[in-house]
Amino acid sequence: MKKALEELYFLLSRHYGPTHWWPGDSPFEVAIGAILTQNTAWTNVTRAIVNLKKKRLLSPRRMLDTPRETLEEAIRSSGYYRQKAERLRIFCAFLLDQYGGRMSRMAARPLENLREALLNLKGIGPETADDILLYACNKPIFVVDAYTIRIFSRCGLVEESIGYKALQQWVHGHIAPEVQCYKEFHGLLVWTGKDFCRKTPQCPGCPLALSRNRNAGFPCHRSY
DNA sequence: GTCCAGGGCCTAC
DNA sequence: GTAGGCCATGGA
Repeated sequence: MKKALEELYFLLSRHYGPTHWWPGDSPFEVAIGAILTQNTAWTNVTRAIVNLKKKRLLSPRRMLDTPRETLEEAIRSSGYYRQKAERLRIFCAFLLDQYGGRMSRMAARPLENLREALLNLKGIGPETADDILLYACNKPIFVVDAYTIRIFSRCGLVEESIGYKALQQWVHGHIAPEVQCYKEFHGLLVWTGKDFCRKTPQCPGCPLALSRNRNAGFPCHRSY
């Protein structure tokens, strides 16, 4: 199974090259993007981040000081804007209160300890916490998302019903905890998911479909 | 017009 | 503990 996972990584990286995922000019921006992208297409998130920058709201202090309605309006394009505005402010309050608003100080905390703290914040669940840990704090933790489950299960690697924690532990058991590797692998899965593996099947050209000729032979479209 | 998107919370059972 | 409803915009 370890071999199959390595093969999948190889096929995707050969197809796409380096993804340099996650986009963002700073660890704080990455964390904000992680909250804004909850159940939302990335294109809508990009607009919200551009707006935040235009309005000079992309700092923990400014997000808390500005009127709630102003923040909501700035992130409107990302959907669920009332909920997300509240979630952003909860995260900013935590960052300011515990670490003086410094992501680097937050990142200095041990992985499991910090993960627990993030999960205790309202509006931050496992995926958002792990996005922040891996991409904003450079902690070696693999991010599971809808694409990961869809692709891995369609490749016959895991059951679709596998839970978040179980899939994460499964990957941790097969791939050494290396930050850059986890970042790239997740980025490749996101790109593959966007291009080929939405609920509506878009098989032609999928790099995993080509793998039928290789040893791993992923039947990645078996459930279509 | 309809469907869908990289989640997470809350409620009911 | 888990299934289902809800939150909302914008692109295909």
